[in-house]
Amino acid sequence: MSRKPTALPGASMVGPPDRLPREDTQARRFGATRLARATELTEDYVELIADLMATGGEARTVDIARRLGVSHATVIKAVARLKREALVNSKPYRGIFLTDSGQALAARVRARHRLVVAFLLALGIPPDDAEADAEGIEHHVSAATLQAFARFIEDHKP
Amino acid sequence: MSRKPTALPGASMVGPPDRLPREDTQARRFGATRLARATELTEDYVELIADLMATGGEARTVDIARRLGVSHATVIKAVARLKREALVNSKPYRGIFLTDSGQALAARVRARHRLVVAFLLALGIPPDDAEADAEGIEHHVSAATLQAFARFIEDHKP
DNA sequence: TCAAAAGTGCAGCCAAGGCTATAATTTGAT
DNA sequence: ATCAAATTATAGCCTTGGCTGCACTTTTGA
Ligand SMILES: [Mn+2]
Ligand SMILES: [Mn+2]
Ligand SMILES: [Mn+2]
Ligand SMILES: [Mn+2]
Repeated sequence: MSRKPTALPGASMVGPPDRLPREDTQARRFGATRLARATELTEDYVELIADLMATGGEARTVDIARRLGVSHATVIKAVARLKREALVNSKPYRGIFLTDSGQALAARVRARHRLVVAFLLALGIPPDDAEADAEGIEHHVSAATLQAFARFIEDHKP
Repeated sequence: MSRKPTALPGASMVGPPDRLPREDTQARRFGATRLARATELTEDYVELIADLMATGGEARTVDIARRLGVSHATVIKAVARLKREALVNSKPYRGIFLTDSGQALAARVRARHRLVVAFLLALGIPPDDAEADAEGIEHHVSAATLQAFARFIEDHKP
């Protein structure tokens, strides 16, 4: 008598879905993702500015540009937006500084970034992939997911 | 004699970094994330179109709009871009259809989406959070990370 | 010291992804 | 068969996030 064979890895991942989520549920999810996407840049900027200030004492336009891999003009425009949003200060030809709320945001974003990286590393992902993926994933993790990541790390301490 | 107390959860996640990645390394990572961000919409559209066709027989503009939570005009413009990229066909006032390469992309994206959701569920994340987060995370997982996700799922089969 | 190099700022361009408003076509119910 | 509702299309507007080119400061080193 033959046992039913164990499903192959990924067997449930192929073929059409038999049922879609409710329209409004799906719209809510996509909307949340759009919102997160809209704040990614802001988060990356304040995090990077905080890191540059912490390690080098100051955050200069060219440094930000080189680390992000964009032109300096792009950085200047982005910084203007951050200024409008009261996350940074800057005077012409001087460095860029975080406001109090900018520092607060940077602290939250930095902690989240590290948690995501630590989680991916704990999962056994090679460090460079972990760092690269975390740079995108970090902007799309809910509180519940962050908590699960933290728990996993705790449970897999050496 | 007092033992060194175990680090509190998240203890390594606070405070400034003592060292930053090399400039070019960080630029490469941010660049990869930018690239992924640029293709998110494309991926979500073809996945959704495939799902609509699979369950309802056709993908109409209004259905896509309602499920994404955007205006129908936004969908029409996005579909024009997908057409330019040869991922879909459509004739005026008729439905939207995937080309062969559109179907191939949809299949890959769908499988990846399900794998990410399955992973988050296996981690113990509540289903609605898992689905919502996956909608963003799915676009930022490298092959190495996907593999690690699949392995985790395998190791945590019921 | 003072010119070259580096850094910063600004203008203008583009594509993407949103929106609203209006027009055109198709569909469906009497 | 008709006409109202639904759907699809188009036009025009906005913001963001890229870019290049050019001008202006600041820094640096010979
Ligand atoms: Mn990031
Ligand atoms: Mn980050
Ligand atoms: Mn998605
Ligand atoms: Mn998806």
